[in-house]
Amino acid sequence: MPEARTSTPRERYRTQVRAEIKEHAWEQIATAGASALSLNAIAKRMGMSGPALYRYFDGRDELITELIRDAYRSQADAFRAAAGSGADLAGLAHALRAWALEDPQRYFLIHGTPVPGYHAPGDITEIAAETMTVIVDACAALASPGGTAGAFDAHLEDHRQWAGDHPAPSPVLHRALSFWSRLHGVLSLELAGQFTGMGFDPALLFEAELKDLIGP
Amino acid sequence: MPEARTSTPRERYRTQVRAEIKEHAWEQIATAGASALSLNAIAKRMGMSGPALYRYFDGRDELITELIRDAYRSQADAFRAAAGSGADLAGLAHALRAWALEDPQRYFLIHGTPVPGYHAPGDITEIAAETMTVIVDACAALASPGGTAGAFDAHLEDHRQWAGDHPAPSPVLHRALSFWSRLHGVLSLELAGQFTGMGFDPALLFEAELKDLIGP
DNA sequence: TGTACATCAGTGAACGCGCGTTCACTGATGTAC
DNA sequence: TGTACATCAGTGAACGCGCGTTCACTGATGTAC
Repeated sequence: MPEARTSTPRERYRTQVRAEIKEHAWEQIATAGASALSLNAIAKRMGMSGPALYRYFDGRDELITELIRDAYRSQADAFRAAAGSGADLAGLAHALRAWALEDPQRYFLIHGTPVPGYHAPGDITEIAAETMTVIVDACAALASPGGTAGAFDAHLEDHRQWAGDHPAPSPVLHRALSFWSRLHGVLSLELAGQFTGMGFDPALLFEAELKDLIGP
Repeated sequence: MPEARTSTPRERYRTQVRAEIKEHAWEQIATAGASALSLNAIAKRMGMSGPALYRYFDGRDELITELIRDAYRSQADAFRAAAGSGADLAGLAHALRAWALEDPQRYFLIHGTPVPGYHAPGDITEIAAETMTVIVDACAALASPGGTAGAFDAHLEDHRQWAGDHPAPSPVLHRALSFWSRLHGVLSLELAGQFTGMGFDPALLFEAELKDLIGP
């Protein structure tokens, strides 16, 4: 008898079913949006009765929170993986776009229309902050932006705690915020299909934004 | 007896009640998001029974579509008003931000997470296109961007129908798309409260993005 | 001006639906001796 | 290895709820003569 078994068969089964529930949840979100997510519908698709899911999640809210957590984790992993294999800012940007296109509704779940009144648990905020740190690091590795330091750079000098007291000078933090907000702008419009009727290739606009952002 | 009365008392009453219904709908959207919009809840708040609303709207879907239409119209009006009083690109940007801050959920209703499967009626798309034209016009009035014309400009040369065959050269169209996507990026993040925990002033980031966008 | 009729706003009851969630239960799986 | 017990996954019935929507109706407002 092994003394400290890390996982009993029952535990393994539990985590597997939990994962299966989440998968069906993502499917449902992709199909009808997050607001239409329903425990009963998931159960039905899995061939189970509704109440069975309560063995695995406290309720709908816990499931959604868990999905949000997973989405943030997945994004952070994508960034870390890119950065870990030596990607520069452009590499991070492409990793982000690839990750977003993988599942647009997952992107919107964490970066889209906020549900008024919802506040993410603290650990989720931490994961998001980690992601930001990867970006700041990549910005710091870049040649520091030339040009005149504007009013916002001075303002950021006094508001740098969000970057986890990163030692980078404030123009670097500025660039990180710009990076994120610009890519989010072009990406979220693409994912929302706002360019669909316009005819041009969104990938090229993304590339143009990226090029302009990284600079001369 | 006036021959062609443009509006009978009953018609006036009808349009007034319709407007009142919409107002309550916006309130509800601001409070709980668009997906939680409910005819019965609106009726209750107005002191009416649920079915009464069917005198004014065919159903929930028609009401939502109408709200979307109104949102687009309101945005177009804000842009036109700014352009009409001689605003340049920066003026348009500030008009956009002011309009968005007026009612963040209204902004998200038309620029936020799309509902999979929903397609706006044609007249709505037209209003959106009008808005884009105002932006392109303002971009055309600006000194044409220096620098090298990138791959995207060349691509746009072949995909300019979305701008209503605007005579502006493709770098101008490019700038219009950039304008919209950059401002949407920074604005949507601000409205979603993503900067709230970060401490800095989103208005200054918006200003910095705008300055960088309009150029040297 | 007064009466007869048509229009239309709004009601209340009712429909079926799907939701989240609880509860007492059955039956299978795993554990202890 | 076999038996007794505990654990736990899953079921089915039931709860109350709010939803969109329909329908036949009442009563007020406006119109025609």
